[in-house]
Amino acid sequence: MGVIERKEREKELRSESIIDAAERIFFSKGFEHATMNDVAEEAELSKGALYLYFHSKNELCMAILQRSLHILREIFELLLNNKNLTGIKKISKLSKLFIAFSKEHPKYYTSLLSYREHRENCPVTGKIIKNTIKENKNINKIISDIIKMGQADNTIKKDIDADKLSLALWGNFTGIMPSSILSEKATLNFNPEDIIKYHFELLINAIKT
Amino acid sequence: MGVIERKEREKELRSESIIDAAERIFFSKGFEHATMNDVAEEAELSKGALYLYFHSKNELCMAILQRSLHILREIFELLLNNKNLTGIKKISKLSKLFIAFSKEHPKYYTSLLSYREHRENCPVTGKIIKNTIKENKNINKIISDIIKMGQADNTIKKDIDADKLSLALWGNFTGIMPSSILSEKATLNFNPEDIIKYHFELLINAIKT
DNA sequence: ACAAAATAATGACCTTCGGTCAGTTGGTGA
DNA sequence: TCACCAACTGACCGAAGGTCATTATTTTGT
Repeated sequence: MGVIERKEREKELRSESIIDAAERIFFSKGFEHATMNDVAEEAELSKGALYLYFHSKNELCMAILQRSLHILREIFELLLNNKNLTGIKKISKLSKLFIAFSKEHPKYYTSLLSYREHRENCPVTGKIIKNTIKENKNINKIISDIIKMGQADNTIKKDIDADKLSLALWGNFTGIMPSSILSEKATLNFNPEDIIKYHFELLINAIKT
Repeated sequence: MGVIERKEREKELRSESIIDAAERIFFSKGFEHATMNDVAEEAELSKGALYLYFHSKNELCMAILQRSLHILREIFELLLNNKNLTGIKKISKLSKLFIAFSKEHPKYYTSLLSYREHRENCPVTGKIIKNTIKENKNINKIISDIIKMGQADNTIKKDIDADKLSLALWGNFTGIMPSSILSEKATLNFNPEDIIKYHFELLINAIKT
């Protein structure tokens, strides 16, 4: 009598396929201009059905955002577990991974930037929010662990505060890049990559032994 | 026959008073939940009249955002013109000013964070957008100038790229802070201030002579 | 095998809100 | 006094997020 289990699996699949559809719609039309009807049509469901799986348009967005964080976490985990690099080299590599992610998954990356916008309009309870927060935690933990590894292998100064630095690096990713993109055409002829690379270089000089 | 001039002044005043009203409404209800009718009522005008002064709700938001940037620019200008501090001390002071601003004008600060959100839904032409971009430029210019002054007075390394560093610092302001606020309750017991201070300390170590 | 119960899904409908525009008001200048 | 014009009004429109009574489908008990 695996009926319940099967139904649960199917429900999960439905849910994922709705997120798939939402991604296609949101990423092509933009969140503002995409409608729930669009998503419903793309998911081959009625609009009402969407609301059996997600409480609101914003929550659906958070589900996509969660995927972004998940992808990033996996990338960073690989880096963390890489045995061939010293701690400081890993931090250096981190900036390249940031940039690579934003290039390979520009839409996922952009979704990260609207965290606040959607988060504010979601109920605090709920699996999606909790998972998103968890992924966020995980990422900070990984970066922090990398720094600590650097301190263990003596490539990063012992007096560096790993947790604070990890938050700072993560903050840069969602701050420098977009802020550079913003002024990109308007002000200077630097691209965001240069800025983030440069910033990492400076920080690396400050923390290396 | 100063009628035309007077009318122009009055129009300008009206426009400002609409922004005043919008601030009160948006800041108290939040942008999403505030309606143009709310703003119209607060401004003691009809909804239609608002659209004689601003093309859209988003543009009205950009007008508020412009005020935020203006305030910040004035703060930074004071710092730039301070004759009693060396360049490197000014950079150090900059982080304190960032934090002070976000504390004294939390709503203005928050408005900065939704730049992208509103910008994307505004026509590229128009005085407001142009002014906003200009303020943005100005701020980056000021920070960059401060760094150059530090290089002139030999408190900052000559090989530092002032323009890149300026963008990095500015990006941190709109990246680290909110990202820290985000995870504030969820993950760690650091407050955003600590993170931004710490980050500045590291950078200052990397750039000072 | 069949009906009752439970679950999934539908789509017409509701409400709200950004934005419009034909019409009104009131100051201006001749 | 009156024609004119800019400022302003507010009823109205269309779009879109969200709801819910109804229908369809699957499961369960006998």
